[in-house]
Amino acid sequence: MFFMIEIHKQIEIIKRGCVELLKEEELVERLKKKKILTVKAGFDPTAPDIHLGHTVLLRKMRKFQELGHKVVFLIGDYTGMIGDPTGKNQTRKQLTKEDVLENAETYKQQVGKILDIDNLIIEFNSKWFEKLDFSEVINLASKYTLARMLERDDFEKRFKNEQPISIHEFFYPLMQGYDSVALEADVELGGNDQKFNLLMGRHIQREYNQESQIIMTMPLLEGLDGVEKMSKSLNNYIGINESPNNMFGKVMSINDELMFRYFELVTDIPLEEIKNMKDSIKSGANPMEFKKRLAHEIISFYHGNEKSVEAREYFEKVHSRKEIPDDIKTVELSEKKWWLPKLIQELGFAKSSGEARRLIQSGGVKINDEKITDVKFELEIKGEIILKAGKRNFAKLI
RNA sequence: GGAGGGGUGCCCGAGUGGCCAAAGGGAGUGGACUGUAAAUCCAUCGGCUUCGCCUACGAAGGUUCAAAUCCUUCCCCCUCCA
Repeated sequence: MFFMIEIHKQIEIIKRGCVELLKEEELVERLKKKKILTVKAGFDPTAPDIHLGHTVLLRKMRKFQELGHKVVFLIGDYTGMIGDPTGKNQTRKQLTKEDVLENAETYKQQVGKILDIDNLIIEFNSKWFEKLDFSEVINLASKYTLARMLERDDFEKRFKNEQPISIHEFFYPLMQGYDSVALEADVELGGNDQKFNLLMGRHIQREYNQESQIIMTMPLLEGLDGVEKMSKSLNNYIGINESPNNMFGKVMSINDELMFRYFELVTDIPLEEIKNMKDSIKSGANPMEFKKRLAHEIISFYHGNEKSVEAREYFEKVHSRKEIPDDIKTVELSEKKWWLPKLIQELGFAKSSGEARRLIQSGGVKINDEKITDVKFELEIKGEIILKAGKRNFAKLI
């Protein structure tokens, strides 16, 4: 009986926040039988720049670790070495072994902020794919049909929209399924968009006479725009290595609706409390306060409490009161006379002098707290000059 | 292999000889407002010391006073037939 309670507790923790768990009964059975499960999640070998979106999944992996399971962080290096031309225009650059190993190190560093790195098993799928010969590849490919392959959401869409689908793209789901076979995975975690691939794992394992894995999908966190999923390429992300000030600003820039989603998915605040916050906003509370708390929760996790408090102070100073921050970068210029747009460009606050010019015209530039709107402005630097260009670029010029 | 459709600015997407640095939307940026780098509204959104010039509509040539728009060749994508 004691045992059963344990399992129920586990299930409760595991289920929290997930979109789908297939199948819960199987999970209960598996826990009874094996106690320690092999839990797998796959990661792309490129661009190891972890952002909050990734942490939804990583946090769940962490929970599995806390429950004493064997968690495998699988790096899809083989896929990376082939290069995935999805998106046709820019064929993704092929990664070398060295690249992959380097990226793996970076992963470790970043992921270590969330996972218990000492108890994490890191695997590379080249380990088994390198050894696979062509007849086995064909054998693997024979396990699934085209019609079923086209059921996958994005394949279906692209097919309908007359977008190209390369044949080898069909191999990725199969390969991911094969990963599960190689690892003898009991559970595979993935984003909601991975459902098809995760299901493939179940199918392929069965074909290889293994018990099918249990799959669990986590929601995709919306990015700062509140619509698209958080991703680096859309530039709507908060990276876990970003500076506290940047993180704070970015959190504050999400819309009020979205913040509860963040509370739910990337903090440990109990659901009940989140609901209370919602209610109090309905009865007139200022959402800003809660959003500041969200920022604090996130930043203190990655940077510590002190930095988080400082970030809040910085935000209130610079954005609420529109004051000049205390420590801004000092730039010593050898040239003392500047045409203002050129200077702004030179400082990296605008990509071109035209952009700088526009910035000035629209009233985004201040010198010593005085708005400058003349694009012809010639600045002579004598003594200290504080330049503000845009909302968050400051420089002290000497 | 045959027939047809298509490649436009960061993204989506109009434009079929001059009025096109190219409609519209999105993203981005700035301003106003404010309780937030929320929401909303407005402006801006190729480069250049900018009332002008330069570079641009898959690539390279050509026709024309004038081309994203016409012609030639090439590259790439899609559909149907085989």
